[in-house]
Amino acid sequence: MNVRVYQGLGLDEYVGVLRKAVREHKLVLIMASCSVDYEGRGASTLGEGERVIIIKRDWAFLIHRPDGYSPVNWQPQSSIIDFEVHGGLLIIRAVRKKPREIVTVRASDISLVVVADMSDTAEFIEYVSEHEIRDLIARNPSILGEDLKITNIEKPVEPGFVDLYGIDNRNRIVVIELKRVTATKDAVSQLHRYVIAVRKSLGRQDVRGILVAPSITRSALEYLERLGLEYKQLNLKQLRRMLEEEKKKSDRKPGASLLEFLKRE
Amino acid sequence: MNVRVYQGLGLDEYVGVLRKAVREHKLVLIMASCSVDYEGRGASTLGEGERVIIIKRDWAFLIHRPDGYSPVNWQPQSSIIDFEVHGGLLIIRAVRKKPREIVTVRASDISLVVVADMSDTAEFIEYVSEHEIRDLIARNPSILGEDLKITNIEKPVEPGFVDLYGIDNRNRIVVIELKRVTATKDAVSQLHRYVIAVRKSLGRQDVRGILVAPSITRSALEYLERLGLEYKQLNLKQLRRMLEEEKKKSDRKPGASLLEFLKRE
DNA sequence: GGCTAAATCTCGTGC
DNA sequence: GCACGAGGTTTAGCC
Repeated sequence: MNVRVYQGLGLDEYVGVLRKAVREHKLVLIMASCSVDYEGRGASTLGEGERVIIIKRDWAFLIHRPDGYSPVNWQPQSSIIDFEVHGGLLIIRAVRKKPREIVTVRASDISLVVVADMSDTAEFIEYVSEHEIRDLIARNPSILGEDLKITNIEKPVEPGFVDLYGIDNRNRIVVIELKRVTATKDAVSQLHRYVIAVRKSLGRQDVRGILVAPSITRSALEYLERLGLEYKQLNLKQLRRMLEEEKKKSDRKPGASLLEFLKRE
Repeated sequence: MNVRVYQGLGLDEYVGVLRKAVREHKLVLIMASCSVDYEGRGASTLGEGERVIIIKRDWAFLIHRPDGYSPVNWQPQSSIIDFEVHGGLLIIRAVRKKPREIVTVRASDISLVVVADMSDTAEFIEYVSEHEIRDLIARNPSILGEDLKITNIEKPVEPGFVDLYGIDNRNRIVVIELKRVTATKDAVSQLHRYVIAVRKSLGRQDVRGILVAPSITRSALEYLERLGLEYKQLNLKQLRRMLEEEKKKSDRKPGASLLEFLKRE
């Protein structure tokens, strides 16, 4: 990694360094005392204070206060970034086209500028996503504690997509909405929409709606029962164990899924 | 701002610097080549690559790749952070108690460490939030183009909260759900829940549900009409003008709102 | 601590 | 380009 650190430069020198760095899509860090205005979908102002400003290679733009997870102001990638000196201040403007939004930084005191050439090509692999859980249940519907046959994954309806769709042992259609976190009334509404849509499109009333989640809020459960829908609890720990089991098995016979195997390499 | 820059130190020296900085709640920046594992609500792994790591005063923990708005891994404030050297690598662990989550960084090449004393006490002021729009409509219900009387803001029902609640000129109860962005089917469901709840609790059917938003998706509009609910378009530009007008007025007679006046000073 | 809903949400995916 | 839904969403507000 090629890293250059600048301190104690004049404003005009800083502007030169920053313009060049951004033009060349380097990663830029600025520590400065500044004030910030934002106007776009919303609007905000922030008085003078010391912050970290990050400009990424793709011109994503982040302003972080010394505390907290989230940036206080920002602009997502491919905004346009420019610098100028005005009234003894360094003005940084980050402009987004659509929606039209502008973040304006007025920096009075620049303590540090870092310009870095960074290389990061690694793949980011996530496990235990709703995706993975959904497919696991599709392969092993008995997880839900009854005799179901899953016929569709992400079946389109209305518009919208039913996570899992199948038939129970009494030939009733089953619509399943899956959540990997506590289910709220929003999730119940979502399931309800799908059930209504399926009933309407099939012209039959014996369509069950099942909300599958590790937990559910009290009022969501009441709401769900009032709508004649069902809730089934998910055991996440058990699911994880099953996922690991499956992974081990496919490791033993990698021919079964070459792509999976390659990914793991 | 007191800023210290470290480069070219040995691993043990870096650990010493980092431990001290974190213990003293300084802001810490690290540029390094590293791999990252996460395990908690979800799980992920990320191979070797060059990244920026930020540890904030409150021990919020961020790992940023060279591109994109969002951190690839993170830990919110008040996680526990510790450093150690193991097998020629700098290991950073950020642990969150509830939910139990761990981020583990294995850094092989440290290009830069910055430790800074930052001070930022400025107030962050947001405009044009749903909050503000809601209160403006409550004061001027004629914005909605009919003769309404708003009686409640954030009226609790069911549980849940109705943004605006009032009576129309034919004595019908009006339930208003407000969105400052394009309304989706989720918003329609939300409004529907409230209308059902109010009808039930009052034991009367003449309860109108109005979704107020700058725009609405096609399918959300269909869904809304099928449910017998109404949509009213918001003119955000007009609202902003009105908000500015009101602000000017209150500037002219600051006695009216001393607190507001003080805030503006 | 649980629940509810907003957010300049962002981001991916599908049409 | 819009719409829809997930997210380790986070954050704020209220009970």
